[in-house]
Amino acid sequence: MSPASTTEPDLRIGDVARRVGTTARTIRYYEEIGLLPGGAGRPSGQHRVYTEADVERLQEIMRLRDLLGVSLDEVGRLVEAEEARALLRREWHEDDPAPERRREILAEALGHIDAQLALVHRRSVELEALATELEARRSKVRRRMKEHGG
Amino acid sequence: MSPASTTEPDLRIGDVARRVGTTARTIRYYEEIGLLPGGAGRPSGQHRVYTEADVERLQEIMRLRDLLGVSLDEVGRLVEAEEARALLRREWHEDDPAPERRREILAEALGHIDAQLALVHRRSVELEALATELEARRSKVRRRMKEHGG
DNA sequence: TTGCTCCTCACGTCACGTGAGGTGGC
DNA sequence: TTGCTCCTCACGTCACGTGAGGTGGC
Repeated sequence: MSPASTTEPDLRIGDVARRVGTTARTIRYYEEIGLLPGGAGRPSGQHRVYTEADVERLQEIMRLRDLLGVSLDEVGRLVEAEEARALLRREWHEDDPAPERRREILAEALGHIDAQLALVHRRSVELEALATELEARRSKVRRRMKEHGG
Repeated sequence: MSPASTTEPDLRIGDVARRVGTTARTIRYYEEIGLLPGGAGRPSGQHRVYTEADVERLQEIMRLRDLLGVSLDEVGRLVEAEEARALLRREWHEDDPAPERRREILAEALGHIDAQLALVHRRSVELEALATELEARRSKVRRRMKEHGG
């Protein structure tokens, strides 16, 4: 609620891990394989520092990993596509591109989003089917409990 | 549609793998860790044979693995709980258990089902949230495409 | 100064992938 | 008899877990 202060406090790896529900080891591993920035300028042995933006990126990575069930390599491609879209938005606003280029940008963005949505919808349908089955079984058991004086 | 013939044709590991969308290696691995029966009576080097029941069990294993995102150890516990329920159903019908025992059986079954449903519902909510976000982004892009003569 | 968290190897584990080399059924 | 699928090691890989031993900031 307070206005953003001029300097954000830096976070340490343990803080980040606790906040997103993972381990320091996982964060270091994601840095190692290039999923997280990793601060190229950090001397070996020095402590890692993170910002709120890093926390959000990590949360997005973990969400895609858990919900879509894809490899970290694929997750990397998905978040890179996200950042490509962000870059394109900037190009859109700052460079005032030609109409043809505008259509290109939009078509590419739409392609990325549709591909992700296809993944999400397929899983969603499967999950709902499983939920329906389980609920039917539960109803059956409950009916029996009433019959037999639960 | 034809009546079940007296002898079902046995399936080989490649047939099973193709039908459920996995590999022979995975099936052998599941046998190794005890997720699939494995035919204790099979001499080493002999071909493995499977039935339709095995195909269904494997499909259920893969469904739980993919949709719930749990370890194979946990998947094993879930399918064992399923089989325990099947056994209890038999006890129910054949042994005509005492009312107290009946309540025990039902309470245990309900616990297992509720635990699975909790997992399924949490994932379902998260997936829906992701779907909603993606759909909002898609709408935004589509609106722009119309504005700029897509 | 004392804990606590952080650091870097480095080996272990889970869930398979991937050949190497060989045997058995349409 | 010729392919094709199957078999058993066994090493490789991905995504981390888990100490071992040491250094740095409230």
